[in-house]
Amino acid sequence: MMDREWNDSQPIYRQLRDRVVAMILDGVLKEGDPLPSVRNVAAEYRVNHLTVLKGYQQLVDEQLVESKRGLGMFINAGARNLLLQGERQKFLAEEWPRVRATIQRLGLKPEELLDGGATRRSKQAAEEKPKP
Amino acid sequence: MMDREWNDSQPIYRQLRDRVVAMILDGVLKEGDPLPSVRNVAAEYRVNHLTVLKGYQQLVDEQLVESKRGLGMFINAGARNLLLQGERQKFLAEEWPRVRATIQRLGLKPEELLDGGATRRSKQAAEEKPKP
DNA sequence: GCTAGTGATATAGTTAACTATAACAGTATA
DNA sequence: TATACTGTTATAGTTAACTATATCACTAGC
Repeated sequence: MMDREWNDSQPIYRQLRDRVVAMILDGVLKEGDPLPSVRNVAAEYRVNHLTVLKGYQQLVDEQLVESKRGLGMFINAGARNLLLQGERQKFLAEEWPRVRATIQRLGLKPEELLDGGATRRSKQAAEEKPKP
Repeated sequence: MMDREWNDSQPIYRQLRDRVVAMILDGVLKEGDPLPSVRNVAAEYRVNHLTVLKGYQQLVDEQLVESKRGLGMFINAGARNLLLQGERQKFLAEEWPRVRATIQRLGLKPEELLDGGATRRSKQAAEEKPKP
């Protein structure tokens, strides 16, 4: 229904892939479950079905999902554990270092961000002393 | 020298913009300083100079940088404070919620993320219980 | 067999990102 | 003036992402 679904910082098909990954990790989609049909998703988010298919094919390539023509696409056995390993490694190696650097650069306190609510207002002044 | 400089998750010109922003925040580039010339950067990273220019133009549009034809591009007064405000807001509103959700989803512990190097090996078992 | 639901493939067009190459325009300095 | 730096504009081509439309292929249920 909403169309502010998409982030301009990443292609839609990858965001679709990430959305399904999140659902698997959150236990919303369990092993053996069918994932929302290509055509349904395409209609719901008003996106071309080829774009959805492309996102889903990524999951097939990652062995997370199996496609059964005429039936649908289904979560593979072991998908969640596979993800917990792979995504952790990817996150720690590729994303977190960058994010962590940004946090330090902005003078934000990691502890504040990690504990409690993410919405807490940072009342820090915007005046900081440069590094050297 | 290295050509593994670029992340496929974001266009080069935006990564170039972010790189300069980081240098300003880190105090490597101070107000009044010239930033590395379009052509130099293009040559060093083996990228088209138009791509570099596009990244730099973003900074001009953000009032962070001023262009002087024949001389170079220079960091504006107040650039750093402007950034500390704007980038904090952007980060907290757009990036952090997504990252935070990922962290929880992967069952990563704040201590793991904060201590020492981000490269520490996560020895957690890949077995977790789903949400519901 | 028919219908309605699945995924898959084919064709073609638009746009944004990036590229190569060339030329233009301003400034500093020898 | 000549040279060597700056940024800027113009032209044109490639690729990836996304789109629209249509068609094929398979499965389940009536």
